[in-house]
Amino acid sequence: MTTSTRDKLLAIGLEQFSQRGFDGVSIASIADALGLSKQALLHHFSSKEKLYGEILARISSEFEGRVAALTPGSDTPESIAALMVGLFEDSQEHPQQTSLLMRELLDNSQRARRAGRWFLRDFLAGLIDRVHALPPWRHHPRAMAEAAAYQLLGAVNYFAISTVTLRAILGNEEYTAMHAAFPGQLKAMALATLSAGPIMGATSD
Amino acid sequence: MTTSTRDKLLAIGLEQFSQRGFDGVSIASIADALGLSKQALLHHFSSKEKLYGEILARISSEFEGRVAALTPGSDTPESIAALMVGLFEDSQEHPQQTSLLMRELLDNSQRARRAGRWFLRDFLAGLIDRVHALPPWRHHPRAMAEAAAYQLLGAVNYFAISTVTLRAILGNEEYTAMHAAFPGQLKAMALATLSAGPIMGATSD
DNA sequence: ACAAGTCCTTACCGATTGGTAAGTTTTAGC
DNA sequence: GCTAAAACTTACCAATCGGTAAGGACTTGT
Repeated sequence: MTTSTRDKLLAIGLEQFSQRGFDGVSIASIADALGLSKQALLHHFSSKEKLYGEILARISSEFEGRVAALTPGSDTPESIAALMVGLFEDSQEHPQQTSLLMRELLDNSQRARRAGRWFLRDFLAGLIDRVHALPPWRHHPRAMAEAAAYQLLGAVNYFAISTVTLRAILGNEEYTAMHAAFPGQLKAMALATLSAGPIMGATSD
Repeated sequence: MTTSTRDKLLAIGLEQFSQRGFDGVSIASIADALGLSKQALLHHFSSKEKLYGEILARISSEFEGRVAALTPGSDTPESIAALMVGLFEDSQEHPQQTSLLMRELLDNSQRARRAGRWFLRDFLAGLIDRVHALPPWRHHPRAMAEAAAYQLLGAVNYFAISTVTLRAILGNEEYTAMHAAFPGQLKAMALATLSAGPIMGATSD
């Protein structure tokens, strides 16, 4: 199979940006990884920002596609819990994309890297809508569904970026056991949270 | 109050590194923020890595201190749920430290920035021990307590780094409402998860 | 055959990077 | 009031950064 140079550059760019961040990677190092000169890269992408933006745009559309594939017709606590497990598996299959998105979350504070924002917006809004539509949640403020949805997202994504560090801390064997236990626990947590509905009462300690 | 130049450099360094990452910040920009020359900084810290390392070391010891203050004598699901809420409030009070640690988690894959790893190890091992010692968990494999503990940690920390992006996506008002609902939901989720104990059965879909 | 376009090269560019060298000002001990 | 260390400065440095300019090699349509 013949992959175009352009696609190879995007793939290498994703790999390097996800590992070292936008500022940690030079366009020369990306081109080098393909045995090309820096200017060969600039022939395909007129600037570093353009390359990065296109990588982000690709992640965005791929992610949307995968989420759409995970979305069932009707919604129950079970189906949304299954969606979370699906997102987890997804994040394991595409760790570089997950890392890059996490970096965007961190960097968005400073830069306006609008690219990733709107697809995150749609994804998040959709997820919140679906949680808020569940019987235990629909008669309570939307903010509660938002909090719960985001906590579940955090449980999924935080793990996805911790692979290397966790493996170093726990050791390979223990990490593997934990990894195996993860989806089951995640499903249980999501199910318990979504079925129970929002907690009114005091919001702080 | 007189803060030493050295301490000011550490504070500004934390601010800038947390926002733009190690590679996104130049030592000149840190020195500049204090109206000093780049070489004034190099007088106090012999290299950029040294400065960064010391910032990380300070975060580490501060974090350990705060966690110790949150730790009660006995453990129940309630006390660990309260610890999670405490960690959340902590992350809100020290957003820069939280961001920087998250960047370390992402960067540890590539670099060996040993400084942060061992205190993370101690903290995580301690947390897992405490979950594993709870009655519903103690007779099951440790990996299950690890998975649950890490999911709760993810729920806390993922939110902590999303402030700016979430506020942009949800709007200020809705974000504030969500933020207010967060600790209550977090406590409920932790409580439900920790009280229920591990899920055996199939681990994947 | 030739013109045009694609894909890549070498040769540059000014700006910025982390860091060294050497000297000046300020502070502190005695 | 002298000395010495601490806290800074200006002046440099080679290396690397993202990006421009110009041209060569190759393909393709006419």
